[in-house]
Amino acid sequence: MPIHNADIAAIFEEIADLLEIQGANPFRVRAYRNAARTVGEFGRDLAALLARGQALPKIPGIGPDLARKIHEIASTGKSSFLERLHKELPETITELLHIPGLGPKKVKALYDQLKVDSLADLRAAAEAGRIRELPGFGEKTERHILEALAVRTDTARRFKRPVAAQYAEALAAALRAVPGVTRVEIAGSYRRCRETVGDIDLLVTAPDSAPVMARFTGYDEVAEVLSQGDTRASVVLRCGLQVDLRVVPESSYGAALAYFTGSKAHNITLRKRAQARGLKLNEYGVFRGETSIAGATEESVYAALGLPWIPPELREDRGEVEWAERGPLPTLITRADLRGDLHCHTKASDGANTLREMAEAARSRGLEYLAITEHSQRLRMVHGLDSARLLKQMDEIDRLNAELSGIVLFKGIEVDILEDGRLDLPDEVLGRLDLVIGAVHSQFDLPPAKQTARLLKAMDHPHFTILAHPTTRELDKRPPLEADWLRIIRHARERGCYLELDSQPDRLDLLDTWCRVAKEEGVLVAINSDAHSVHDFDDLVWGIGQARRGWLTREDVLNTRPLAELRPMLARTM
DNA sequence: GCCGTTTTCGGCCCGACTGTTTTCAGTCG
Repeated sequence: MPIHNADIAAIFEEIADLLEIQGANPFRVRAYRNAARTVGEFGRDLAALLARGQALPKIPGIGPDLARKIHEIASTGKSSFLERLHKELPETITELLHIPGLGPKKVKALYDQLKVDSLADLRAAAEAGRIRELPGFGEKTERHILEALAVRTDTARRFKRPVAAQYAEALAAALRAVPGVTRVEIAGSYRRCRETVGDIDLLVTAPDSAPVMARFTGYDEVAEVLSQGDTRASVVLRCGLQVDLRVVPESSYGAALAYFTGSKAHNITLRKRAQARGLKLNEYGVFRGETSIAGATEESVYAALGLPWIPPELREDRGEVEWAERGPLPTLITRADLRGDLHCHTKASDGANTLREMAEAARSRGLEYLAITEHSQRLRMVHGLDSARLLKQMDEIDRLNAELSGIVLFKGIEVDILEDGRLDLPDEVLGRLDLVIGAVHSQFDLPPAKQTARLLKAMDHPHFTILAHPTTRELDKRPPLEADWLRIIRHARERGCYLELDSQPDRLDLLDTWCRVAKEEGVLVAINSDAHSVHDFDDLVWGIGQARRGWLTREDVLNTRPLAELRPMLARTM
């Protein structure tokens, strides 16, 4: 079984959990957690790299000991250190940490004094009223544990950003209407454009927090108030989304916005930097001793630390601070940079609108060109096109192009990549198109070597232009294909192909970390809507967010090119 | 466990809220 970076990360997380319950040095615990995060996000498959006999790259936070453990996990899939920990503490005990209100100390107390080591034990102990009798626990804690166990199936739920947006924007609007409120910002992972968000962080500036708190906790979608103080409160909405509110004075707005935008790892890097300069950074500002020297704007906070303002999408502690210090950060792509869209469907396959309707909708959204790319014959369920129907549609497109102004249609196809890497339509037909985007819609679980070979072979095809939704992942539904993505990206460069970033909120595929690798490897990304109706062109903004998280600029994206420049780029030269 | 134009040892981000206490530890973000 191949070992992924995520598997190594999961082992480090579990070690951190167990050490924490044992009361180990908190900084040692943190070292494992940091390592889990860095390894989990690392752009190269470490196990594959080691298997090829290459040296482990220098990764910040990975010293000699953790490097040794990575080697062990990569080659055996296991960690002997973790197995030793399992002899000291039951494997199931880490489940308890996922109950809100239970941290390592309380879990340790439950285990030592009541022999509780699983969620089932926890429920039994709580129902028997034994938890309230422990020192440091009480009736409320016991009740909260029972409540958390009852809703546990929902607690891990994350919301897709467009879904969270609907709830968050409405609540933000309600708070903006409170007298005295000057600003309401949605911060957190939402502002960083994460594809999903676990909760919503709202930041409000107002001279008096009381009316804001009252409006917030009294908002009619609130199902439960989790906590409430003078400056901070948390609620759960009926839909299950948790919202945290913080009210700060105007003078702290920038510092608070930075603080609540995160990420946590980015904040820690900033604070260390402040400390190294004899300063202190918190949500109220940047301080020298007792004196505030910045805080009203985010720009002032970064400037006080000797940095330019860093876009929220980059704040993941993936090197953005060091980069900002050395020179200018990339000017990230915006929606306005897109000149066209290279992937959409019409009624001919599984779309909802006609060719003309799609063309006019694209034009009305400021696009100059649009590629029509129906499914191919193999996908019978969605009326995939065979050669005859595709040729007929090409004639239609010619006629429409002669008639329409302000938008140019490209003749394309979203051709199925078959299991062996062949394409689902004959060469002579594909050769008559302006572009061929290829996609995997079946056989998602081939062994990684076969899956890789399949994609490489597809790109070898002389007419292949763009690999659509490359990893085929769907949020909450299907994991990414297992394949050697670095090799695939490099193959795309060698073959003169491009990778798509599909903007559908369920897909957002290519993933942000691979966007960054594509950029580093010199492969252009096409940010497409994959529209199945005229409304879906609006989804391009989600793709833009993902691209920004992947550090992409206008230059890194294929469909920012004007029409005349793009045409020759679609023709394969190798 | 990591890391170093402050350091190879001694540091490691910071504050609010809750529940349990009766001045604070634990948890969370």
